[in-house]
Amino acid sequence: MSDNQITIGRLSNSTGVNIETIRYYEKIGILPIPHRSAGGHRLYNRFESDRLKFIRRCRKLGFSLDEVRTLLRVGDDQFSCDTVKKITENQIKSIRTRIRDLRKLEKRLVELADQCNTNDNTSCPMINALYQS
Amino acid sequence: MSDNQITIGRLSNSTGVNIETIRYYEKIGILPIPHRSAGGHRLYNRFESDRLKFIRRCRKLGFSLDEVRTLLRVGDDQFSCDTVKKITENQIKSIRTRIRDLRKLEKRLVELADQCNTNDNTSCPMINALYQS
DNA sequence: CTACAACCTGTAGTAACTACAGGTTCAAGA
DNA sequence: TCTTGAACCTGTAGTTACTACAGGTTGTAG
Repeated sequence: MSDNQITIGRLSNSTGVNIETIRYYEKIGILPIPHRSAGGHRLYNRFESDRLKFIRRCRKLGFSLDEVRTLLRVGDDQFSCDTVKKITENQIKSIRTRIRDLRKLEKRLVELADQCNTNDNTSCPMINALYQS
Repeated sequence: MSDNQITIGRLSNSTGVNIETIRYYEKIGILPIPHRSAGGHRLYNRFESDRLKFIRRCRKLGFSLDEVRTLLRVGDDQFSCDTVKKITENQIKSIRTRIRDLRKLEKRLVELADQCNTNDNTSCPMINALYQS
């Protein structure tokens, strides 16, 4: 209604974040408590919208909500830039580990799939391999 | 007590699977219901132990419990070898996608971390980048 | 026979949402 | 002004794959 105030539905549309997720973020205290209309509907302004987008970007980069919480405190100037760098470097490390692990998995699965010779025998060589390996 | 019957604790030790996890697998029907001692303690034999190890190997390869359930039905000769191959190939595909996504993340995070010049300014360039990107 | 380790059941918690049910408010058209 | 229905509200339960209790029972070694 008034300038720059949007409902949760519009916020959801403009950010691509589910309404339930927005309410969930508020509940766990990662999004600020918004103003309400006379009837009790949530009304958001630019600040909250930016924060929501920030959260989503972080989530897409693989940060946990707990890490996002810390990053937000940095944005609110409660922590130093150092903290951000540390969190990010940890994140990079864990991503590299995950990539390595996934590559190993891939290799093993390709090996296993190769043993599957697509016949309709009652015994499957891949299953047998898994039972023994 | 009798030959080859072991308690849940021993099964847990020999497989490295948590006692609670073993009971959980039974509850969701992925492990068969074991015999019980007179007093009601679970007693496992070789068959169940092998099945548990199989489940764990599959989990380590990134299969979901639902997929493991299907693989087990194959082991029990209810489905053909084809099914196994299909599940495995899907698994390989999804792993490759995950690897690609993680590589992108890694790249972006390294870029962001580079903007962090580790000074104690109140404004952090990485956070600013995240708020705008 | 007594300790006490190992087991039992059942419930609740974890992460990060999603999906209802059952009720209220808002806004546009008649 | 009234009505209708979309959009909103709260609160609870479900998802995946476990893990962690609490409070009680059984097994076994000394």
